[in-house]
Amino acid sequence: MTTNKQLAKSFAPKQIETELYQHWESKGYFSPRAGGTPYSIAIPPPNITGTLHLGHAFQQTLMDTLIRYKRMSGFDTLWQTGTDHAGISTQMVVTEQLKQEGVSLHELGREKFVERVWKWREQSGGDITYQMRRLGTSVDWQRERFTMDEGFSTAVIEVFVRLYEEGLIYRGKRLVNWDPKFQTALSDLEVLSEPEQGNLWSLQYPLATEDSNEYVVVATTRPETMLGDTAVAVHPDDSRYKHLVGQYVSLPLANRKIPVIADHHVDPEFGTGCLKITPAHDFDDYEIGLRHDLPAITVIDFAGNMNDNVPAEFRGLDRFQARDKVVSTLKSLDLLEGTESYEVQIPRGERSGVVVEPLLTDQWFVDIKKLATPAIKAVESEEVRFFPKRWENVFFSWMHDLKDWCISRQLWWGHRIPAWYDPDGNIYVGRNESEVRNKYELANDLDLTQDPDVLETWFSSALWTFGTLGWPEITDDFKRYHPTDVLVTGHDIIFFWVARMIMLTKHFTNKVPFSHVYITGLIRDAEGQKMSKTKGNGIDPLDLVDGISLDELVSKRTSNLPQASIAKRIEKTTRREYPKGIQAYGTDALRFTLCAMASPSSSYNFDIARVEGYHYFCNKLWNSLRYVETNTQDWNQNGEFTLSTIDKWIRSRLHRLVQACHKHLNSYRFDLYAQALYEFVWHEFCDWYLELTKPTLYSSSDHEACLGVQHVLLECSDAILRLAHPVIPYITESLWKTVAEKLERSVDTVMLAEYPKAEDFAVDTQAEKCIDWLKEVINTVRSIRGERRIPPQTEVTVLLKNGTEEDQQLLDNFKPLLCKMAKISTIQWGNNLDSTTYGSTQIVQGMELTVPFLDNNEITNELSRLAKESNRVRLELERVNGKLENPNFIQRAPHSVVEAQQQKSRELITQLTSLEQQEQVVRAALEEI
RNA sequence: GGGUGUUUAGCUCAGUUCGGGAGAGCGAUGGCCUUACAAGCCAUAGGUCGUAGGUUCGAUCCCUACAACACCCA
Repeated sequence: MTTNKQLAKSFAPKQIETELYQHWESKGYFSPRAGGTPYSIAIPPPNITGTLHLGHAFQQTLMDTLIRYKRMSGFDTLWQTGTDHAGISTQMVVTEQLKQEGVSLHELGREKFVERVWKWREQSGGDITYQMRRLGTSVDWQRERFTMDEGFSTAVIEVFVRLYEEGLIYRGKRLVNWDPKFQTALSDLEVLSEPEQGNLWSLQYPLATEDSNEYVVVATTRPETMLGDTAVAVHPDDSRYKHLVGQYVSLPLANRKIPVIADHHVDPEFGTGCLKITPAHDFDDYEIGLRHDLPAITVIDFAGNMNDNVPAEFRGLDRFQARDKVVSTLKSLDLLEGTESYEVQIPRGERSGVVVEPLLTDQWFVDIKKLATPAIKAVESEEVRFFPKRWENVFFSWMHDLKDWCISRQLWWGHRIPAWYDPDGNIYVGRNESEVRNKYELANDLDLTQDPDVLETWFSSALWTFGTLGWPEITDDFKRYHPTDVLVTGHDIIFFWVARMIMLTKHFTNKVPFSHVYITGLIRDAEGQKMSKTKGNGIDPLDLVDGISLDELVSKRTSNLPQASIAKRIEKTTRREYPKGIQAYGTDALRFTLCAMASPSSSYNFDIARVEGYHYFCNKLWNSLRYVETNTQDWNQNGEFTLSTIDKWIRSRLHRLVQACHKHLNSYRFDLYAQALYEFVWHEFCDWYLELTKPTLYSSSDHEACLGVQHVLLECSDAILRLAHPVIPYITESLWKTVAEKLERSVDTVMLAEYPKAEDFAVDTQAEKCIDWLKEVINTVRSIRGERRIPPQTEVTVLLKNGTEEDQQLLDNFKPLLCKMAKISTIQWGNNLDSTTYGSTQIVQGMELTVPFLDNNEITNELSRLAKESNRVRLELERVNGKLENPNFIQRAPHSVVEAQQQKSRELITQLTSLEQQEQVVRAALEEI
């Protein structure tokens, strides 16, 4: 005998969440469990310097929903978790910390610095995992990996060495995005271009021909780079300049002669149609330079200062000072033709915020084109499928226009490039120094120094799905869980991550990394703005879970801003948008919201009112279980029972719900899954079934019927909780315990209970028809009551005319329910009912349903209602008849459609006739008064 | 400049391989503390489905053009 723990009056998420999660984790429920078909997901590893934002919570909720669903469906599930070492961000954070302590990077030295980063990681790595635990993510913590871990690093080095041996990695001097603050190359992803206000200067370059006063005018937004110009280009078909091609101009300030060349890249419409070419400091110019074999003169150094290739007076100036000086000098020489204000796309380092400089440097590259073909094929053949499918196009468009991939970074934190140089600069690549010496048969006393650079973070994360499973060893885990089943991520990293994963995984394992890619949309704020730290409109998912006061929210959003000036604006909008701060809605409400948002759309505006709504939904669910709990106290598992029509009905509806859940989860329609649950729980189970059980449970003497209801109540509750568990794990777990106890379930947790199958619940179309009838009759009475403002406590009489035998049977069957649900005192049945009884009449299921007037005032109101109603019906009838009178429609439309319209027409005619009759009757009544 | 997506009720969004005249939640309004739930119950109102054409018996849905917004690439 168990003591009866009564459920609390309302749902209090905070109390249950932490406790339940700890229980699950300590019991090892998140780990794979040997049996069953493998199903695996590798989490996109969050960056260790960050905290999870709403987008992470979104993706993780969807992954968790899938994993929990599959786990309950008997799959052997592995959700691989871990974090990414995030080279540049981490180095930045730790460098900043050291700076606060007054220690410079170079004083400390590389080795000590790396030690320091590891130490920092140990301390701060917990933020993300804490957030994940609060969100209920059922990842296998025992297998948590970090991209810098020894095992994973082995995979990274292995991949580098093999690619090098295959000739797919090379070292070369190329133009790359250079961050002058961190002094490293950056990937395209780490560079953000935003329009900024700048100037477009027009410069005169005199022709170098003697005795000529002719000059060309070039337009530029970056005049300081003119010191590195090596040509002026015009369009080959541009008649204005044809005669100049092949001649030379004299480059002012630098006093060099540079050629005028013709290239199709030049847009004759832009500016004067003359383009200055600086191959060493512009990507387009670099390409042009290669085509025309131009020299590339670097004039800016790693720190962003002018170097020794420029005239003495410019040397050592920073880029922007040099710009001013170039402009003023040219002006004084009368070579500045004009200055106009101009909006320019300025590329800035994502982390540093400084303007990125294209620079020629020695870097390591992957010859990526050779890896692309199998990856493209994998998607074409649907070995990898995108959901929604349209994202394939984004993938293809990038894959068909690939540039070699710069993988080296001038940082200390990251996987160090396994390449060594001898004093002559020869390169030796191998897994470690001794392997290099053996492999290349180098003398033991030959001095070797390792390349100081590290690999970019995307290079290592591209190996995530197989590197975490023990590769390069072919482990049992690798064989069992790879390829993974689905990758859930945002569309912003299709190029940078998804595509590279497919390429490298395919190359090294001959398998794809995942069969499906589910691309989520982007969550924006309520106004449709992208959430970002600088806009101060981001939301910490835990603030929605635990709540936060307005003041705390403001201070959270306005601290650590790059520009203090925007703080005021952020404070203002925050105070307007969240006047009371954010309430504690609990994890389940947040998760349900995120799930319900996940339609195939590419962006969603976050509306906190939805979280509140789904929080109420959780409470509704909670209370429905309280009802079930209190009304099944005396339930006896072994008693004989009978099922009524309502019991059969809800089981039939449940059948359809189970079907829908499976369908939607398997097609990644999380929104429809959430909607189906919501609709069923609230509007079928609570609104109808629970209400319909009350007469039986409260006042029936039919013991077997009572037992039947109790049986179905428990059965439905059990099924609902299991169906909803993947999305709202906490509330379902705590409620399920009370149900499971009664049902004497052998498993300890709903997470490991079997996911319902549709065939567990019989479809009963007859019962569905009956309950539809019942609901319609009730709704009709309620509607009449509502319109006539009849107070809920007032019971009414109902007259039913023109019913069939079937209707009569249904009425006999459901009379008590009908009376209870619609507050009816008596129901009169028959076709010979007193026709002088005045009341409002509506047609329901072919019957005439009348609620007599309670007093004379109602009659006038009724007359106007009838007029309105018959007008509406008349209009609709006209529409339908218009269709039916069209011979083309009768001839060409499918029979079923024509029949449906004919049926509709008949119904409308009946309705209209009845309405007109009523109008007469009511009019007569009015005269009698 | 090229590409993709979006435009449906006051707000946030659905609208399901094939076209048969539109739904939900929130909000609003009116009435109710009815013994699971006022975080609730009952009812009501609201839309020229961005604009203009075309295909069709019939278009929110298919086609074309345009507009606004968003994102990606250059």
